[in-house]
Amino acid sequence: MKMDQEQNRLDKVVSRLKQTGHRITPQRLAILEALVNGSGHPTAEEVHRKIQARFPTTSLATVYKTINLLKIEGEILELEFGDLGNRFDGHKPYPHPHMICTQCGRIVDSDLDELESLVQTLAEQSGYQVQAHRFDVFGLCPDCQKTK
Amino acid sequence: MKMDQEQNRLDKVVSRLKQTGHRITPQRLAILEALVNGSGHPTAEEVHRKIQARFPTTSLATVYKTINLLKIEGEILELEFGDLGNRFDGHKPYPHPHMICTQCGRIVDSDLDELESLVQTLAEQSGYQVQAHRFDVFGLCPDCQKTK
DNA sequence: TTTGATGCAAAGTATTTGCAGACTG
DNA sequence: CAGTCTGCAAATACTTTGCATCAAA
Repeated sequence: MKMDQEQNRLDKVVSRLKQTGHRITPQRLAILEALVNGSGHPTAEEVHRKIQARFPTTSLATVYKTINLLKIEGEILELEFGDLGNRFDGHKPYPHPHMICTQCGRIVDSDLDELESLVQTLAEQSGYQVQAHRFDVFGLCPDCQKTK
Repeated sequence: MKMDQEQNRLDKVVSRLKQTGHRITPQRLAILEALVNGSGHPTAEEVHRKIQARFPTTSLATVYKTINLLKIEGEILELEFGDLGNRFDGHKPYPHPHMICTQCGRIVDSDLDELESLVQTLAEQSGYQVQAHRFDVFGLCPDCQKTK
């Protein structure tokens, strides 16, 4: 089930952090859970709010520091949006398309095999040696289409 | 030739602005040229620097205001990068892939017909009503591969 | 016990806003 | 001539940094 997968991923990240000489503090664990659990793509602010109940003294600076650590370790993706604020994807730390609702801000993860071959084509066309990519699609989610 | 195309595009944007009740000041024209001419994808800062020679008193605030106006009118694209700073594409104001060199910051515009059908697939898959999209590919440009 | 991590406050960055005066149409 | 635009400075929002203290391993 879903919970197992999440737990699995959590464990993986934790052991990766230990391996690379980082400490697992209760705050870090809470931040990590906030990023991995559920299907959300929270802002730094939202992560901070989520863990307030359990760790009321945790500062936003610590959240940012932990997020940066996870970015460097390649365990989360940063999604940079001008308006909706920067968000983080702790679910699948490899490039994949995001569907962003311009009305409610909801973000859905996608997968699409064709994307890689398309990137490959671009690489050949341009001569670039590709390291990463980002594909964001903006529009109205099904719910917001009804509301309109 | 290239210059004609640029002039063409410049004229088009100018008349569009006039039509929508905006005024063409010398500063705006200079900012517009800085965005349309050449193949660059400048930051707001760079645009400001470019026009300093001709209009030494132009403020960065005016550059930002003009850029925002052009964004609203749909005449330029904003490319949001965390590190390289936000950049603007005044060449093709419709979504297209960008190849970004992670070493020298160079950005190359691409075109790829397959992209639209891929977006279409995602739209069907997710139920989203697509309004726009963004596709950025990061890597080493041919020059920087040699240097390495 | 030994670092690395936390949390506060202060410092940066990038962008936006308010407003008086200047200029386009 | 009216209303928009400019440019200055101040405000804002977001993120990073310095440092003394704390705690994981």
